[in-house]
Amino acid sequence: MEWTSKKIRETFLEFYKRKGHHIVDSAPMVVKNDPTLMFINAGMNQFKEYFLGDSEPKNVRVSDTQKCLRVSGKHNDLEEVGVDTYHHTMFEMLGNWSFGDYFKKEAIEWAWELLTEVYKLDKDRIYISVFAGDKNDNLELDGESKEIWKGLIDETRILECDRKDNFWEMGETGPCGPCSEIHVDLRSEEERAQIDGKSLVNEDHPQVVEIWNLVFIQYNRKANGELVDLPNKHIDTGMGFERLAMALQNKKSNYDTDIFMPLINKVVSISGKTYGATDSKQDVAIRVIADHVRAISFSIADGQLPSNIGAGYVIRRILRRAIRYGYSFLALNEPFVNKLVEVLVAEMGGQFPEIKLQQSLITKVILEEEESFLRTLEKGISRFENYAAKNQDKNIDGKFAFELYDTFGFPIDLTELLASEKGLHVDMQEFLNCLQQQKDRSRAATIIKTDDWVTVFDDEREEFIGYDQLVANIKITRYRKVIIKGKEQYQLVFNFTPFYAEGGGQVGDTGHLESNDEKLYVVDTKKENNVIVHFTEELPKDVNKTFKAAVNADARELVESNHSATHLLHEALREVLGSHVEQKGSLVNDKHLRFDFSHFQKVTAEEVKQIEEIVNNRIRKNIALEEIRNAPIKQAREMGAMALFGEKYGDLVRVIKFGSSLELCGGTHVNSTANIGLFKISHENAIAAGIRRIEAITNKTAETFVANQLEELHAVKGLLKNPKNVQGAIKDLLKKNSQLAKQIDALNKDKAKGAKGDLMNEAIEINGIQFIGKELDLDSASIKDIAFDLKGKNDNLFIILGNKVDGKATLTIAISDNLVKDKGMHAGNLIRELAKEIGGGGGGQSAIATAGGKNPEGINVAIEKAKVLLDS
RNA sequence: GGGGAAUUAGCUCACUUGGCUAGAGCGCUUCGCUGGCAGUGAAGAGGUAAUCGGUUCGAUUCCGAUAUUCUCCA
Repeated sequence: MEWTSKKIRETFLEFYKRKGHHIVDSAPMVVKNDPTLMFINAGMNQFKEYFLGDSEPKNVRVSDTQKCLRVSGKHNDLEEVGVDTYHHTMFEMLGNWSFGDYFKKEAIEWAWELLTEVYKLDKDRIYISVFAGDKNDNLELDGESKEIWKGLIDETRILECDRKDNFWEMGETGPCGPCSEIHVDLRSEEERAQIDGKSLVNEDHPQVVEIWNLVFIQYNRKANGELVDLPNKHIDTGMGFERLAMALQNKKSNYDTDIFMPLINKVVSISGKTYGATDSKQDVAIRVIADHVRAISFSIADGQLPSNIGAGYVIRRILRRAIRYGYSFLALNEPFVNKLVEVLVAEMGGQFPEIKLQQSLITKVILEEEESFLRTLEKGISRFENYAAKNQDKNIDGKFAFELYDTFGFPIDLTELLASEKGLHVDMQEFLNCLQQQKDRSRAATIIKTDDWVTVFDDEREEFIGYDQLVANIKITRYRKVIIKGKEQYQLVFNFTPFYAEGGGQVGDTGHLESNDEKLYVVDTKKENNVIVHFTEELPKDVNKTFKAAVNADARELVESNHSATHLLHEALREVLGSHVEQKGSLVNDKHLRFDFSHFQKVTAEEVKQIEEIVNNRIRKNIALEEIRNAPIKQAREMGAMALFGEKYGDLVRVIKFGSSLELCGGTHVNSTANIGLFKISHENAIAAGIRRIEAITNKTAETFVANQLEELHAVKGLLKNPKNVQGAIKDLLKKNSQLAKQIDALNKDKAKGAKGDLMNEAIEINGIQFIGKELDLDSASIKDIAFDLKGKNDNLFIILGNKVDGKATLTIAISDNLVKDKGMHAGNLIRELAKEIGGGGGGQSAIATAGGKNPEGINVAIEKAKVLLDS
C-alpha cells in the first residue's frame, strides 16, 4: 500500500475511533489564557485542565492530530532545525488519551497493533524503552510496562532508561509519570549488520528515531519536589506524524516525505538551485525554509502576527531565519517566502481549513515582513561596511557586533560572514558576554515564584455568577502566594464568584472582599487552566470566613458599555467595508475599546463617519440584549454567530445577540444598547500588513471628549472675539503674521545693508591687512550675514563685530579665505582668546567664529585686543 | 515586562571635543537646448533639526521627560 501522509493521518484517527475514542479538532497553535506557555508544544496541552483536575472531561477517550510548535527546549533549538533531518519547528502530533479510563495495558497493546498490523512496520526494526526507576524520587523500575511489552516483543529489544528519557513532566510542578518510548531503526540492511540498532537508541542517530511516546500519568509533583499519587491515572501519547511518514514511505529524512517535498520543489524552482538532501549549506537552507513557512503560516492563521513582543516575536524570528538562509545560501535577495504559502495551502488546506480561508492575509503579512527585514539587512550591511572602513585592523569588536545585532537586528552569523569575506574575524567571546548580560538583565526583571496551592476546603468546580450578580457571599476554597518582581501577591480561588476573569479581550474585574472586621482589594482577576484566580495584595486574617465579594460596579458598567459597542462596531465594519473583515484582536477596558481586524486599506474619513452613524443608530434604537447561555456549538454556528479563528470553543457556547449582531462571546454586556450612550471613534491606524486598528470610546468618556472639544472651540472663538467664520479668521491671522515676518526680515536686511556700506569705509590697515572692528546694534543673525558677505567679497579682510542682546555680549570674527590659507590665521582660536574679555567662551572654524559672554562692556576691549594681536 | 537605538527638506540619508548661514542624491518649480517626447544644461523653492523642559554666553549636537518607530532579550 502507498502510505501518503493524508492516508497515514486518516488511518490513525480511524483506528482510535474504532477503539471508542472521540475525535477532536486540533487546538489553535497559539496559546491564550495560560501564562506558562506561548505555543502548543505537545498534544496534551489542550487537555491540561483534565490532568490537573480543574475540570471534568466530557469524553474519557479522545484522539486527534495536534499542530505543535517548538522553538526551544531540551531537544529543540531553533538554530538546529533544518540542520538535521528529523527536527521541526511546527509538526503534527498524533495522540490518544485516556482520562481516568484505560491505562498501560490498552495503551501499549493498541500502539503495537496499529504500528505492526495496520501500518505494518517491520517488528525487527522496533525498539522499546521503559523507565528504569530513580533513586532521588524513590521510584522503581516500571515493571508493569515491561511485563506488558514482554508479551508482544522479544525481551532483548526492550531497554531500561533513566529519568532523562523516560520520565515525563509537564513543568516544574504538576502531573507527571513514567513513559515508554517506541523507536524505529530505518537504516539499510548493511548498516544494521555492522552496528546493532539497540546501541543507537536515544543517541541522536538520524535514522534510529523515537516515533511514539506513551506517557503514564500517575503522580503530581509538588513545589517542594515531592511526588504524590494522583487519584485518577491518565494516558497521554504522542506520535511524531512526520517521522511516522518517513518510516512508512521508506525515506531517510522527514524532508523527503510528501509532506515537505512540494515545498522543497517550490524553493528549488524559485531559487534555480538544486536540492541534494545533503548537509551542504544550500540544502540546509532549503530545509529551513520548507520547515519555517509551515510554522509561520499556521501561526498567522491562528491569529498570531509577527511583532516585537511575546509570541509574535517568536514568529518573527522564525520567519527572519528563513529569509536569512535564503539570502545567504540561495542568493534570494527578493521576498520569496510568501510565494510558498500557495503550495502549503494546496497540501494542507484540507485537514486545516483555517489556512485556506486566510491564504491572502497570510501571504500579505509574510511579504510585508520580508520586505522590512531585507531593509534591515541592507542597513546592517552598510553599517558594517562603514565600521570596517574606519577600523582597518584584524578584529571586529564583539561590542560592535553586539550593537549591530541588538540595536539594529542584524544577524550575528551574517556579521561573521561579511567579516570573513574581508579576512577579518569577529570577537565572538565578547559578543556572547554581551548577550549573556542582556539575558540576565531580562530574566532578573521577570522572576515569578509560585508556592503550592493551600486548600481551605474541598468544593466542586468554582462557578462564575458575574453575568447576573456583582455582589455575593463567598468562601475561599484555596489560595497561594506568588512573588512577582520581589512583590508578594496572593491568588485566591472561591467557591463561586461575581468577578469576571480576563478573557475574550475584556479585562478582569477589580473590587473588594469584606468581612466584619476587614476589607481587602481584588486588584485583578485572571483565568488559569479554566480556574478563576483573584489577585490580592494581602491574605485575609482568617481564610475560613465567609466574605462579601463585590465587583467595582462603576468600572464594570463602563467595560460592558465598551464591550457591547465592540460587537456593534464589528457588525458595522462588515457592513461598510465588506465581509472580509475578521476580528484579529480586541481589548476592552473601562477607558476605551480597541479592535483589530483584517482589511487592506486605510478606513477613509467618510467610512469612519458611516460606521459611527450605524453604531449610534443602533444605540438609539435601544436594542435589548438576548443572551443564550448554553447553546450547542453546532446550533450556534447554524444561527450564523460569528466565531474567531485561533479561538478554542467548548461544546457549549454563549451567544450574545443585539438585533442582527450575533457573536460567540463569554464577556459581559449592557442590558440594552441605549446604555452605551454615545460611540465615538478616536483613532484608526495600521498595526501590520493587512491589519487595521480602530480605537473608540463610549458612554461618559465619549461625552467628556465631545464636551472638551466644544470647550476648546469656544475658547478659540473667544480669543478671536467670536467671529462668524472661525476658519476664515484664523487664515487671515496666519496670513497677516507671515506678511509681518517678511516685513521685519526686509527691514533688518535694509538696516544691515546700510551698516555694511558704512563698514567698508571704516576699514583701517594693520600690518597689511584690512581691519574692521565695530559694535553694531543688530541681531546676531544679521551680524553673521554681514560678516559672511564682506569676507566673501573682499580678500585680505579681518572683521570683528560685536553686539548686545538681553544684556549679553556676542562677538563674531570673519577672515578672508586667502588669509586663512596663506597666513594660517584661525578665527576659532582667536575668538577663544578674545572671548575672555566679555566673560564667556566661543569657538568656530578657521574662517568664521562666534563667541558669547555676560559682559557687554568687554566688547570694545576685545576689538582693541584684536588690533594688537594683528599688529604683532 | 527589561535593555539598546532612531526621529534632520516631499523621499532616502549625511554632518564629533557644543559655535560651518544644517548639506547630498532623488523628486519638485521655472527657464534654455529639441518639432514633440526621452534626454540634457542652468537657476530656484523647500527646514520650528519629533515635542516639551534643563545645562550653557551659545544646543541639531549634552541631560531629562513625552510621543512615534525600529531592534534585542524574557
